[in-house]
Amino acid sequence: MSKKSVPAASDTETRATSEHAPDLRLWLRMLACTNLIENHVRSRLRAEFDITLPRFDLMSQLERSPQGLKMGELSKRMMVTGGNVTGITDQLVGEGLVVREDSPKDRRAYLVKLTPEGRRSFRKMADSHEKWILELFSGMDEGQRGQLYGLLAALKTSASRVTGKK
Amino acid sequence: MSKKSVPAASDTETRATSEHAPDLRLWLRMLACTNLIENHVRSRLRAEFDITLPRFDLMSQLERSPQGLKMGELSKRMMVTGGNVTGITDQLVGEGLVVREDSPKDRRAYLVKLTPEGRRSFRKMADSHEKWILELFSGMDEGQRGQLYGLLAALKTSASRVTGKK
DNA sequence: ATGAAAATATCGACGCCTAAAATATCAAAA
DNA sequence: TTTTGATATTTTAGGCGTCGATATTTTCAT
Repeated sequence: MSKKSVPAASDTETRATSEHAPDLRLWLRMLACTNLIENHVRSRLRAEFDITLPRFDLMSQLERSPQGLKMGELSKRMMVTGGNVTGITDQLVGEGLVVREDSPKDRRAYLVKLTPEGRRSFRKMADSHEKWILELFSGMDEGQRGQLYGLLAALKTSASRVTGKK
Repeated sequence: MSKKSVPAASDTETRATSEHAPDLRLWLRMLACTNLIENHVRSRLRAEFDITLPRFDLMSQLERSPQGLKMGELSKRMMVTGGNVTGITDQLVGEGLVVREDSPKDRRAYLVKLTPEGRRSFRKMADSHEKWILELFSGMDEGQRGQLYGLLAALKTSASRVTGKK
């Protein structure tokens, strides 16, 4: 059993690398997957519809809430800051895809809604978008995808306990 | 059994929402998890070490490659564009945490390396960083984490086939 | 050797994103 | 009421990120 001959990590120079905790590797892998997919989607949205991912994302939130959403709601759902939502909304308003309506209940707030053109435009893009996602996940079988879905629920719960955010 | 009174989705106005393909939901959940964790790490890095996530990330790549990395290598590993790496590197050079050395093999290229101070600084941050990740994943048991790790490998393979990127 | 094509990095313009401060409104207590 | 504190949004300053263009160097087929 010849052990003992391992480098022995000289006092000063210190061992090399890849002694990462498994959790760290797990996180880095997850991040890599997400970036891979996100970058792909971003570039296809740009190439085929000349739109940015954040704008698409905002429209997507609105499509699910036809009654309109307040800026703060959008901010929460998109997981970005309020100031950021202001900018993205400005752009979409300029393109006629979205409107800011005064909230009847609260004069501080707006209700942001898709315009008819915004709705039309979004539906066309959403079809393609969904196909791209399908394609990206198509190398996993049904069972794997189901498992992954469940594990991510567990991760969300675990992380939320730490971050405080629901 | 009074059914029948459900909205019945009039011809034009069109049904509501949540008729998303399971894969789309899976992707959105994954994205939510990643954003949750990434935002948390970003804000702790800022609060406790006054550094940005991209700078930390770049330093982390260099720490694993003591021989130095070319700008293009950094770009690939960080999954961002070359122009972006130029900017982040400039900042780190300005802070004395990193140096650009001329590549002996190729006069177009640099070898970016951590300075001794950069190395010191990174090690301190990396310890905390790893603890944060551990904590965020701590609500999952060993088996779950292992499963997730495996499934992400499958996803990476699946997505890579589409994106072309290795 | 030469000239075309590919690789390496930077730059400029623009949009996303954050944190912190400013503005305006609301709600509730003094 | 008027103050106080919380909520909703915008603004500002600065860093990150993309794309496309440029300059330099290398590579490789002629």
